[in-house]
Amino acid sequence: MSTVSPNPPPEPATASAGTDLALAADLRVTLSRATRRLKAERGEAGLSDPQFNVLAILLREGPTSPGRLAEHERIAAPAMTRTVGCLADRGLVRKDEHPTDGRQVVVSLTAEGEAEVAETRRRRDAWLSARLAGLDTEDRAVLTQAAEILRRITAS
Amino acid sequence: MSTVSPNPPPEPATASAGTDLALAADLRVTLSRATRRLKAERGEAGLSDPQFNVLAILLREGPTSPGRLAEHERIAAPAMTRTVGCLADRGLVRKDEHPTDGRQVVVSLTAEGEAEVAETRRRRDAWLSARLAGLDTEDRAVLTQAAEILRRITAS
DNA sequence: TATTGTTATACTCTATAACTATA
DNA sequence: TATAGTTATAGAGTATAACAATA
Repeated sequence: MSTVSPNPPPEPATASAGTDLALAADLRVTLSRATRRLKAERGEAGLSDPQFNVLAILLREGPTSPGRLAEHERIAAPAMTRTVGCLADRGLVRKDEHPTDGRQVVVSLTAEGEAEVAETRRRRDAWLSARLAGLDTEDRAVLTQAAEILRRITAS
Repeated sequence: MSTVSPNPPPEPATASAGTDLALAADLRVTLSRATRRLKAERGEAGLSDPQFNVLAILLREGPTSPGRLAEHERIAAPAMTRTVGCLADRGLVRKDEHPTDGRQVVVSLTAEGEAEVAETRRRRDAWLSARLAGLDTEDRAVLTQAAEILRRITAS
């Protein structure tokens, strides 16, 4: 086990304040850099982040309306109208009438769209797992735990 | 609505072969989500990511040319011209003549620009450290090590 | 009247190509 | 000729406001 770098002696109760802030700054920079590098790995279509995100939502949650997509991404409806239009033009999504509500539009993934998501994820996972393969068991265990912790605090 | 078979959620990594790929997928999603949440915390000026990044580079590396900034951010020079122009209009950076090379422009942070970076970082660190404060010592140690590991593999 | 989606308009960020000024 | 920066033009993404169609 790599050493858990025992906390320096001082400051019993209030130590966490300064420590948290230093770790926060360190984590902030590191997470940002890692994410940026990861997103540089893209699929064939070379989709933008917003475009890819829409495909990913559709794959995860199934067909839905532009309004729901906009809400999910916390952007205004007209922006999603354009993004969905772009994806439809490229054949990555399909727009159909809602069966019962004439106002709504149902956006769904095409086979091409699904393949694009899979390809992009495959590349990103490949890049990351190639680097994880260079780590020892201990380090991988740390990252596994870290992912769980980050998931927890990000959910709040 | 008959959904298009949404993907099952990523399985938590277990200790066996093929773990790298599972951990990679898990980390990828987690890092992305954490970073997105962090960047939602912004300073007074409400700068965009590219704008803020320029200020951060200038603070870290000192005055430099638009060309260097563009290279650093891996964007084309004209895009940086506009971003720097925007920041100059808002008084966050200053553009001066290069002392010896008449072609070059020297971009540097103003006091306002420096304050904006500090304010944004303060908010992001505050958000993150507030969540770190809710963790036990062991979890914080894990994140400390994880930051070091991520920094190492991202540098490659 | 409320909801859903679109169109109209404007601003930012990005790119490539062409141009100016300097080295 | 090469380099640094800008301007011109175009496409994507974002926003707000106004509109059309439907519930």
